[in-house]
Amino acid sequence: MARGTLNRRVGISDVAEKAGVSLATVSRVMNGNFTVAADIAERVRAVATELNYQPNPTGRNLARGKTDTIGVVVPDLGNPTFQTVLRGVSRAAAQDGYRVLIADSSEVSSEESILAGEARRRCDGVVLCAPRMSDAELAELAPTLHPLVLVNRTTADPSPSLTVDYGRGIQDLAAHLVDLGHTRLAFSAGPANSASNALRLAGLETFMSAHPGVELQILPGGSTFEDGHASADAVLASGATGILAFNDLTAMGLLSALNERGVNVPADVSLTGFDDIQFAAYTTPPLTTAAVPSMDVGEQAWRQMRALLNDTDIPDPALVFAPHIVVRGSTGPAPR
Amino acid sequence: MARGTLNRRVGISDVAEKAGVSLATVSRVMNGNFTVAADIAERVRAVATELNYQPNPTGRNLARGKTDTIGVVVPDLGNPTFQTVLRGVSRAAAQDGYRVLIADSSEVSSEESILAGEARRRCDGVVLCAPRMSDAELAELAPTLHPLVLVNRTTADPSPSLTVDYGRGIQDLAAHLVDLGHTRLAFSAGPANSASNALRLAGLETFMSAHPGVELQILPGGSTFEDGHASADAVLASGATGILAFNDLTAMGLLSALNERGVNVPADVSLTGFDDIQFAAYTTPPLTTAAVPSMDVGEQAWRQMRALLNDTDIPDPALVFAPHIVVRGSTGPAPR
DNA sequence: AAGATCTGAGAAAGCGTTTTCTCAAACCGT
DNA sequence: ACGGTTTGAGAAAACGCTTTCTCAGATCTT
Repeated sequence: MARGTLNRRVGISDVAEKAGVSLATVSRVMNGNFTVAADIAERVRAVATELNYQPNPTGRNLARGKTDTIGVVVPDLGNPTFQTVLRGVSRAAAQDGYRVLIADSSEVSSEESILAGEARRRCDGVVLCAPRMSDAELAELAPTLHPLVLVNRTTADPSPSLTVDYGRGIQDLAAHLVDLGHTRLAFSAGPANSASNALRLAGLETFMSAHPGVELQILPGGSTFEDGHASADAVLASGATGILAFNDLTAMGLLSALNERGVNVPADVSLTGFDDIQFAAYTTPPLTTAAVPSMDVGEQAWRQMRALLNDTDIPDPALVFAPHIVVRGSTGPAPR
Repeated sequence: MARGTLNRRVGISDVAEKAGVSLATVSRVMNGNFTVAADIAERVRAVATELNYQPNPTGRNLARGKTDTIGVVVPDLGNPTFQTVLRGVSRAAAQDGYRVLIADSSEVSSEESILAGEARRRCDGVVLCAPRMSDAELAELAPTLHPLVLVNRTTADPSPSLTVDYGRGIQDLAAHLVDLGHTRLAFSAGPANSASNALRLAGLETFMSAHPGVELQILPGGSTFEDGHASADAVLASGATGILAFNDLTAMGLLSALNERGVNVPADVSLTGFDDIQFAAYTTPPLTTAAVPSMDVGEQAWRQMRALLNDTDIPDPALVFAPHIVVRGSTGPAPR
């Protein structure tokens, strides 16, 4: 009884009836259409608030052919970088009355396409962060996802993209180490299929050709704290004194492993991270890293998406963000 | 031209027409309704894949009166704890084919009600994390949000809730410090309007009445890294040797400020955090803290929500998670 | 003051599905 | 072979809005 009585949400027709107008008029009033006489509009509004009428979004969505929602697909909600991007997108989108549907592919890249497609169908557009997806798959997927904004990826598809110049960043970090006198460097690499890792490797390659006196070893690594921790022995075995970690997470893992082994950072070896996640400033020693403005990336991703949705001109369809290095305590002069 | 030609997505009627059947039959096939003859079903399926037909979710949502989406409202997407809860919810929900819409109230608690209501309208249910909302507001809001699952809050509303026994956790931490010989404790408190802070305070109160010989000062604090950092002077001025920080973030901020001041942790003062966020294990010294299984909280929140949605029995409508303390290097014997 | 132009609001046609009705054809028992 | 069940699929009615179409009445024209 209680159930049947309370329920059945108040709909537009209830308002129309009670206000003595047609559905169309209620709709017009609710949508701020000014072709309704002021007094009628007022009456409708009064009834609407009295009945606490809230338009059913699903109905609206269907009628308007849009959902005021965008999908954000991330490889891992546990990754601080994507968390920050997501946060940036979410806040910026919220400013414009849009909501965000998240799709966490759990690093299972085979899921990414499916998730992205599903998100696209449910939403007005998709912001895609798919660092592990192959170029081929991305090329095939992208055209089916419009409106689409790519984060840290580019492809032949004309969708706007936001990218970080990882190559530049890693070079700056390497230069910083070399400036400190390090001549034996090691890069604890990221996952093999990571697009941003490829960018770093390319950057290092150009760096090395410009610095013949410097030696660089590429060591297998990963992207997580644990990967960094596990790479400690290989890093030490390399004999390098300047260590470039794939990102802050691996740098932190490595740092902790080095601490455990009694290796002093930065006295014995210097260590750099990448991303400048929130916690990088609070390790001991604090991490020298290349700061990626992930929040901005997220925010701009929304800007681009908004332009796409309104089909306004996209000022710059390929925004690239330059990381800037922040020097903290984890790097110091090379030991003699 | 190109535009007009490509677009207009393939709908159920295209499939119906091409397969020579009615819309209803296509719908039945797509939904696995077995009242369709095998050969027809096969033909429909073939046409569907040929045309790459994917049902429009908005249409389905309207017809079915559900969206297969739940909303998660969090106070701040930048907060590691909520990130983890969100992740837990998202993954668990994804397993069951549900998606997650996020609503970040940006710590503006006046927005929370509105966001939550909006999320509820767009989704089939809401998981609400609203640590700062007043009890009164929550009591008023909760009944309008069903199906609702509350995280770290309870109210008269019969919605299931997942709570963490912060009172127990802080007592365990305090006991740990006392066991180490600390008799002068300080609690760097959380935000005044934080529900979980109140729980901690209550826990401390019962702890104190059971430990007459121990002295405890309550210091104003906050919930962020910066708050912790800023509280350093007050903490030192208190003369306490055992410091209970509101959470890991403030503990980390405090730790870093203590380092800056040359105060040795744990030789000079012992410090505890709360939550056991991912990074707590990697500070120097690593943080002694009370581990909150946030991922589980998220996962169980989904379980409860699922039960609500299927209106299955809710085994236990008020799950309380006991934090377990993990002792690391930030706590040690009281200095003599 | 008669025709032309505006205005404002109702009627009705979508939006893309699902699901209830309906009903012909196939099947059953006797 | 004939009424009584099943079965299977189409027609049509939701679902809750927005928006186009329409058209009566009010407002201008000259």
